[in-house]
Amino acid sequence: MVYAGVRILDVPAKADREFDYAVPEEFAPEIKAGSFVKVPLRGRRECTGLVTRLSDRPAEGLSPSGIKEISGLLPGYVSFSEAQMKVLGYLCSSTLCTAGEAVGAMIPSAVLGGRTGRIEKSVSLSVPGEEIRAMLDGSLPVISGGRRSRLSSPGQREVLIRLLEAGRDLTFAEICSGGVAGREHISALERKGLVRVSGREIDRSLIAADDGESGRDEALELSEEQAEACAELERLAFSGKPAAALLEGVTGSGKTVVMLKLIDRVLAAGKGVILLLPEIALTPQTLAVFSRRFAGRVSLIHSGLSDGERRDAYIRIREGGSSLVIGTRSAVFAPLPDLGMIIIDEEQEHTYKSDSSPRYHARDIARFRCAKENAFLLLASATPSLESRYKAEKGLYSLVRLNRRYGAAVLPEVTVADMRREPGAGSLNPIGSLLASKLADNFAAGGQSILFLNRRGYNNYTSCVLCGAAYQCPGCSVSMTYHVSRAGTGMMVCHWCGRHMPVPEKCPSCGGAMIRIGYGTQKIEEDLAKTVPGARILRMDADTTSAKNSYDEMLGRFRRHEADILLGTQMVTKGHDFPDVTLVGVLLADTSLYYDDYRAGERTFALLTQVIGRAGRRDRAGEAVIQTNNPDHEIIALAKKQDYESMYSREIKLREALTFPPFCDIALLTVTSEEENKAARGISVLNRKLRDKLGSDVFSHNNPMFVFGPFEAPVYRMGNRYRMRMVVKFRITSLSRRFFTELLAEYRSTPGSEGTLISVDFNPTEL
DNA sequence: AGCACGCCGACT
DNA sequence: GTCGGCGTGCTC
Repeated sequence: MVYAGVRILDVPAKADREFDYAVPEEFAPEIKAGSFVKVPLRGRRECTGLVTRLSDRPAEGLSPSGIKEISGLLPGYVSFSEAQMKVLGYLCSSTLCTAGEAVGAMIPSAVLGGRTGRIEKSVSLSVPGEEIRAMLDGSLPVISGGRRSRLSSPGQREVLIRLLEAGRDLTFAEICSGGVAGREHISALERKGLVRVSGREIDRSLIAADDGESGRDEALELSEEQAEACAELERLAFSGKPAAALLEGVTGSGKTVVMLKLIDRVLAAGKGVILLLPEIALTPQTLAVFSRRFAGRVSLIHSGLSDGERRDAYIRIREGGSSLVIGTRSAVFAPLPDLGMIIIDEEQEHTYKSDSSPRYHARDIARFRCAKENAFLLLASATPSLESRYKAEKGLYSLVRLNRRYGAAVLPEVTVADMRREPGAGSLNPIGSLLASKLADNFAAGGQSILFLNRRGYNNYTSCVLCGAAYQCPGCSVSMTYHVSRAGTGMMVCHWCGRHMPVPEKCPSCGGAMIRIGYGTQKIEEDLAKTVPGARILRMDADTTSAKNSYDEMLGRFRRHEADILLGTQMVTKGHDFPDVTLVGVLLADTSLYYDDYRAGERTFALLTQVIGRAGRRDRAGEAVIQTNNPDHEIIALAKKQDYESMYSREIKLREALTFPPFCDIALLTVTSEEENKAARGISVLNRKLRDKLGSDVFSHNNPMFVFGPFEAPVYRMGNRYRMRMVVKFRITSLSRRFFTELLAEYRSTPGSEGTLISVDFNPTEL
């Protein structure tokens, strides 16, 4: 008899361990380590499990009568390869997630769900949202078959309203449930050209060969510097052993050309390539570059795919049907049978870190995969993360630089505008006089402008009217955040060590008045209309771009110069080449400078670099205006000069002095409960356990840990749960991982933890 | 997480 | 005498 060790996928952490099952003769030929199986568990009839090992006898101490049989295989005999099993193990141990959570991240649910190839039909708007709204209120006629009409059918109106409200594609079922709309109304709208129905016949995950140009192998022209970089990277990629490199190239130096060339070479060698991009960079314009060159071999993986499309892409990739995978974070798990290279573009982007369990970083998974699968890891950025740049300095990555801007491209002229000198200082006026006059001039001259507002502009921080400095935690040198306690009094709180301070009335360094700062896009748009009368303003933020297509559509309109000013959050800074943009403005650089994070300086630098790079990419010199209350802040000055190296050495010294990554690792422990008193009891149980364990564990003798907290999470109540936290600074090693694994297990089985959930996030990107 | 087992109060 | 409340604890 053969026995199988099985991890059950749909159980909580407490039951996440290996269970032994007998393998019936009939399944024996199909079952190996990596097979997905159906098993009975306790009273439950069928659970999905993953076979982790086979043996000829059951685990010791188990009575043979207590062993149940595997009851079936999943349709299609889905299984994980050896390489995938290694990734699974790594994912579980490095993020302390369950096998079920790890599998959930690695494979589309529809693959295990065993659905047959049918894809649900989904409906999307094929006309901009504003036009639909106008048609609904009767101010715009509907033109179909040459005849003008109004939207009178209640069923059709409901279809459109639901699509507008959802702001995304909807399935037939979602549109038709509980209303008057039926599928006949959808078909009628499709005939009128107002909606598009996509179904099984359309497979968007494979980039279609677009027009006659596709697959054409245009010769890539490389500058001398690019050719040298490429040769060096090729040498590493084909060295026959795992390698990793950091490609650091200033904006406009032509990183993309180098990457294309490298992809060419690896594909030509018969190996697969994964290219990771941040979600906001995954635009038609970016993708066109790749689809033209590699059409027919590319799979695209992004958040907009339906379950069926995800499943199709996974299976095609696994069967060798596409050799280049382009996608966001989760694409790092793409099951290419013969992986040759993983490229992570804009590697400093924090979207590569998952913020729900499993809380993995795509960079770590990529490094692991490349090491195990003998592939080449390439991290690329104009402004690498300090962590990666530090690893390069220590020789863990080869550092390859592109220093020269390509062609005739020139850096824009950057001006720092001191907002403290504005009338009504305290920055209640989002657009200062210098920027206002430049905007008006640029509009008059027929040029386009981009205004960038940090998403964190909505956040409050406390800053001095006179010197612009924000109030910082004395221990962490991180901005403290204003917080109203339950007693109703305002406090300043540090989100990293939990320290509370009274709200300062005067600036500690210069005695000026302290005020809270922050404003939204609404106010800015109003101001802008007054400042530049007649200019067509396009606002792009979470409110106006919820509909999936409208993001691309807005960018397209701006590119065609159908608007003069683009106002938006971070999404305006990525990967778009607008030839007519000659002025770029950053509304309040300080919001990111004084964000409550030790990476604030680094992030501000990266952000400003990107924004500045938007102006004058071609032969024309552009202009950039950075508005700030801190014109003398070193980070702002360095961003103005585009001096990454100085920023790096400044920040890395700070990190070392204050013990922050890469000089330590951070574990964020969170205990949550629906009941406030249970969360409070839970965190005190955790606190005691943690400190006891530190006192007794052999581990702590040669690897010090610093414990902060407990304290309330910045958003204390979220999703109906109360959240308490502790922060630990330590060093990640296999021993310290085990320390946390044990800590969690002990916590969960300690009285007082009932009704709570605990989670760990190693090196979190946000709080 | 489920689901069974188990140990106490209101009913036929 | 038993139906069912949900408090514990285990799952190969």
